[in-house]
Amino acid sequence: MKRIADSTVRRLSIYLRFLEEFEERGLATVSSEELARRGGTTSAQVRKDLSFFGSFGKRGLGYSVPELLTALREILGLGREWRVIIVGAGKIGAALAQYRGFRQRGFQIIAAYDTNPEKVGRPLEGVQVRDMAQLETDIARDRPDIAVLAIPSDNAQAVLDRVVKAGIKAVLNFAPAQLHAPADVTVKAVNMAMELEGLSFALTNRE
Amino acid sequence: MKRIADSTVRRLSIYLRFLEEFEERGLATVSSEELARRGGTTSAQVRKDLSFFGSFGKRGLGYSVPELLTALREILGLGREWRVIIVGAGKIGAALAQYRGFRQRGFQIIAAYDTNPEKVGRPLEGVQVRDMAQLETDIARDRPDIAVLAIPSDNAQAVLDRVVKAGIKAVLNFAPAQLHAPADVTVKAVNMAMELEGLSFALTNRE
DNA sequence: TCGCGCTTGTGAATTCGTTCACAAACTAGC
DNA sequence: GCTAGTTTGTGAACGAATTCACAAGCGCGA
Repeated sequence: MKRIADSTVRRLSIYLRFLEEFEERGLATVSSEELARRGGTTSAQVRKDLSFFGSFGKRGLGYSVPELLTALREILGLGREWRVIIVGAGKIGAALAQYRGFRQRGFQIIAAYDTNPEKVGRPLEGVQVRDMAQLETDIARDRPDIAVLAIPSDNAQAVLDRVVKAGIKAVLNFAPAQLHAPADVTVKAVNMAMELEGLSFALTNRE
Repeated sequence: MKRIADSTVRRLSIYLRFLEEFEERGLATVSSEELARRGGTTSAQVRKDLSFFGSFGKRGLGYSVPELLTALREILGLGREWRVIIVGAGKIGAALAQYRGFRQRGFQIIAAYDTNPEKVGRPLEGVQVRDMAQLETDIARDRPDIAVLAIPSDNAQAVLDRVVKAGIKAVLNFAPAQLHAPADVTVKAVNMAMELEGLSFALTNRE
């Protein structure tokens, strides 16, 4: 398959969100123009994005909302449940554990991990907190698909190495550190500090 | 000034982090090659990124760590304190309020806001929670530079409109919604759901 | 002081992503 | 069935970002 740009996938996520909204409102069809307006892009961009995966629309009419919804869910791999573990049961880990958006889209949190003995054993927002020492054996047994790292930067790389070695192929990193992984492992980062610095830059360098 | 790409600014943030680390370790100089290796990019990219802002290196030698640190902080506008308000005192707002990275880099959280009367008045991680109804008058008085939105998607656009109208020019949005603002307002988004869907896509479409 | 090894800074070339523009395909009305 | 009015799908043009490649500058040792 032709390599798909990251920016394209991100936009597909955005379109998906609008389509869910349109479906709720009972709309039958939607045009690329409409999707573009809501998503802050152009109609040509919307059509090009979708064209990488097939022809989903009808000329003169637009896209069927339920059909495009199904297609996008299929493309994004949301037709199944993904098993997620959260590593780090601090404030960020807790905020993630209770986040409803996870479950809604098929991301099932199966466990959280921490080194702190006070936290281990207790539930965190309905999720069982386990000892970090069990990480490898648990991964071998439970076969989670995705690991979310909500730990301090210092040991983020070390923990990434551990989950990768245990067989995890997808990681979402909340630590403000640049992590390195083998090519067959996808690592996405959510870096608040970086976004804030981007705002600082924008505020400073306005013409 | 020539328009600087967003990707460039993000990389500057990454370089800054490494330089801080290098300074701690007492290293005097660093080469573009070294920065590139750690940052997962190429040396040419590093040099080009920096060249937009001036010549900071010495040929044959590399970059002076303290000099480049100062230059990057200057470029990113981190030479001053930025005043930040957090809108939404839920789990995410709380996680943000206690996040040390903010303070460390000169982002000072001056207040949090919520509509829930149970939360208003109480401190949240050392930050005062105020009534959302005061938002406009407080902004006029306290003149915060940045608003962080940690609220549900449904009213994210409405709250954005309010802070923009009150004079805020930089917003960090944690709600999984596509927000629209005037051109002179910079909105950055941290969208967990989108990142997860990116992982789902990567796991699904591996060749 | 000269030459060698190293590293920057930057035009040029290239790659990648977005926008343009239009033929093709569809609906609806007559 | 024909025409007018839409909207898709997609090559081609464009623009932006990355990579290449090399001259210029610096330090060091002879």
